Amino acid sequence: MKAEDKKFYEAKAAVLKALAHPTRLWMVEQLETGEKCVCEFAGVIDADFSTVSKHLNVLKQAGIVADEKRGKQVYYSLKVPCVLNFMHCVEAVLSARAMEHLSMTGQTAGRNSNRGLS
Amino acid sequence: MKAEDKKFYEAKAAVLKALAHPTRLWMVEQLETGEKCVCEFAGVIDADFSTVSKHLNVLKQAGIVADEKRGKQVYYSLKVPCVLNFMHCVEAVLSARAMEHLSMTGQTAGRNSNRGLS
DNA sequence: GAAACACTTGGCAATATTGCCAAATAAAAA
DNA sequence: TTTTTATTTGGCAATATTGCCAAGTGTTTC
Repeated sequence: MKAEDKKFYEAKAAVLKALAHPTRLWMVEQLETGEKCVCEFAGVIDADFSTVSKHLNVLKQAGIVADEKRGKQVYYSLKVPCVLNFMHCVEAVLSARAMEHLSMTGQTAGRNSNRGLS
Repeated sequence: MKAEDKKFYEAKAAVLKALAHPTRLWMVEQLETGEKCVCEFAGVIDADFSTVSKHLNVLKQAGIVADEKRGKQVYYSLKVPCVLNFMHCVEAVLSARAMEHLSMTGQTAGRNSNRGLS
């Protein structure tokens, strides 16, 4: 593998890594309906304000969200909405896994329950 | 947030985390054209055999790939091909970032160069 | 059966991530 | 101007990830 390709895979992995945290994943999904300020996130989850801010910064550094200060507040918005699309695929991975687990434990999930996972 | 929702976000983040490594990302893309044995991966990248094996195990645990032993070799295959689709979106994030960097340094990437990133 | 092959597993040190606290900054309100 | 509100930053300990080496497992080949 060429050094150039390696850089490319590292860059792509960095974007995925930014998304690969439950809190950040939740944040990204919250942004689907529009921009939110830090306080709106902090109000819902029980984490320190600074923790919320740092998570948002990780998403910002990865290029996934944008921030804009207006008055006292900083509003974050989804910069690349397509990230929401692949959540469906991630959920498909979970479904496939769940299905497998059912069959291993001798249970059934019903006929044709395996559709649409690819 | 309910405990149930929290579990769901944790599960989804775990799948993304499995993908969030340059070597594993590369492996997943290699599997696009069909199954490969561990030796085929090990032959290309310069990492220990055990390292390759462990990366593949991470993907397997996440439910992204399946393994099958045939003779002396173990073949890995993509279980949920849709993971390949969202690479395009990840690349879009990188493009958007690159574009921004160009404009910040006073360069230009040409007219309409910002198309198709969402 | 012994040796070779294709992996997997255990152990471990180096490194990175996470989340809390306390302190710093920045804007608006008093 | 002082205070309050909203957020970021620095520091740090707990935890997780990574990748190498050495040793183990299962399967062919000799």
